Amino acid sequence: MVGLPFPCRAGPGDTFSKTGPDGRKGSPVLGEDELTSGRRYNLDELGSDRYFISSSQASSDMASPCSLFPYAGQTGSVYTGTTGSRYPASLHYGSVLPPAGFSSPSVCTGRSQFGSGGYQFSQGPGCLYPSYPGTGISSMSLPGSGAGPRAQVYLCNRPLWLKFHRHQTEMIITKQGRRMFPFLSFNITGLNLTAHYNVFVEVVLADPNHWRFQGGKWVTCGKADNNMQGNKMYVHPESPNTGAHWMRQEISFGKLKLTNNKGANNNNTQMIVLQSLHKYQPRLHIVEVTEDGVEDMSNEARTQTFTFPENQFIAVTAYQNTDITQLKIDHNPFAKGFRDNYDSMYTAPESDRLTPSPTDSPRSTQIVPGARYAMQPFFQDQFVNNLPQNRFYSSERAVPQTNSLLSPQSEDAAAAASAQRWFVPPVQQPGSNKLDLSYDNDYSTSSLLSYGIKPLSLQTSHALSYYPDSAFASMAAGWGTRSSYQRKMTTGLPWSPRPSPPAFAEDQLGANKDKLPEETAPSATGWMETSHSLKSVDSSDAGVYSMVCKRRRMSPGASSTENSPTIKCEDLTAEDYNKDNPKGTGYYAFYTSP
DNA sequence: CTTTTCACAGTCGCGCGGATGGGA
DNA sequence: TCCCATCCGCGCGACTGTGAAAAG
Repeated sequence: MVGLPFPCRAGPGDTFSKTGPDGRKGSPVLGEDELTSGRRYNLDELGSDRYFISSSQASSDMASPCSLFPYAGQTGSVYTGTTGSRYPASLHYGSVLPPAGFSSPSVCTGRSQFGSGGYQFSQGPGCLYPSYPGTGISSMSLPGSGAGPRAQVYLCNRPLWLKFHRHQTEMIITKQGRRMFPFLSFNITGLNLTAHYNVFVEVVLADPNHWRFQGGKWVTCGKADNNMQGNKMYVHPESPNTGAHWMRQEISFGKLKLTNNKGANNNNTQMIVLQSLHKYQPRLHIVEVTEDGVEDMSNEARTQTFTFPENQFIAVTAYQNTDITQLKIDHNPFAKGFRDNYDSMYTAPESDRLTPSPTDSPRSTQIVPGARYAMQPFFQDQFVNNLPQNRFYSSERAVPQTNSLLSPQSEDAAAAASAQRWFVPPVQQPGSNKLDLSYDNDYSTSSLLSYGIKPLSLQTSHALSYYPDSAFASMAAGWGTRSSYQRKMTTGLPWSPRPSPPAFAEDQLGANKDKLPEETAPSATGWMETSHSLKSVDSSDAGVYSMVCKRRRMSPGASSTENSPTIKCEDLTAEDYNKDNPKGTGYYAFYTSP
């Protein structure tokens, strides 16, 4: 079978579930691809820092991305095994994928995620991220591929992902299947308007390790189980569809479910089978197909893969890190019922809640605590947290830096920095303010407000199927804004980024501009701070921390306030989110990965 | 001891059915 | 009076994290 008979809408995952990539075996071809994937990871894992890099640094950094980072591989790399890139992007330089490189599910069936060989960590000197956001590169063409313009993918709810990623995201898996939160949501540009594409998500092991939560942090614990069976892919229900369709609206995978039920792959196409305490990396695949959904194998460049490092997560059957739990409760609308004690937890005077932290970074002192309130509480509440102002503040504070895998400062700053490096699609029409999302062009006017305020008018139900009456809530929950926003869009510009709201931007613009210097801080700083933070907790009272961290909600004053970097971190975080949201850009990371 | 499973309570969206109002 | 569209309330089900019990 050459074609890939993606089912249309109904039962989109059938094909994959039946012939899914269970137990993929390694192959030399794919092995090389693995290598590239791994490299990508090295860069990606530090993605947050990458965003932190100023534009001027970007180019040099990209030249030798690995040198930027003190470590490579294990904790962060996308472990693709020997066949992780079963859908190698056509952007892979020198891809050796055969013409049928994009393996049909049937072909992939039986392959082992780990293969028989050793794990390949991609730590090569090469770099597969020419589209580094800071460079402003919009797309790239595969040499010799003859393919059209490359697609670009934006991670719509990236700030939220970063928030979780900062603490090492955990995703609950159950036998019945559990939805992801945050869920994957993308905006795609650069597709052929009339061509047909299948869009699907694959979840692959991020590394070959088994993880466990110990001493308040995640540590490796032996090797991962390499015999995991089950469906690893989720085809978007609207596949196949035209490029215009995919670009017209946000592509959300909110109904994607994660399960540890190995038998789920046979009867439930909505679920991806994962293994608890393993780290995974979701990947978005866009495959050009014929109108009937059959993959066109004539050109390997028709397959594109996008990986966002902030989407990495560890599958768990029960939450380990209470910071993650709190974030889920704070942001997931379905967990609203667990927020009831939140107010009481944080209604204490601020002086009681804030504890000076010796780990405060110098950088964070640049933030004026009051600024965040002066800026735009509206945005924070409605778009970022959907929480009362004081709760948002408390929530941020509740993030103990000592428990972070990544530095909040660097992460948030990275998000902010990335937001500034808006990618302006080449198709953008000059003079169209609707498309004017670049920073220099008052990107603050690209506020999400307009998208949120507009009532939903979905022609398709995949996006924002929940909270149709509350776009703000959906924003906070990770549901995209495209649906509401698209209503304002001109039909002639399905690929257009956000329109510019008529008002509401003045204050934000000013506030954002004030923070520009921060966003150009060196990335290395953020990383080193992170390492320091981790070390501090490790060397000190990890045991105590663990106790405090677990079930933190039962003792709200413990970890959150005592271990947190307190006001500086809080303000910084909030500021960064303020910077993200008013621009709207914060919700759209840009990656073009091989 | 760690990990998984299950029942539970709370929230919210959706669908259904009844009530209401306007037009033919 | 009848028909149709709209609005509103109710109940069901999906969804969440919690916490205890079970399993390994």
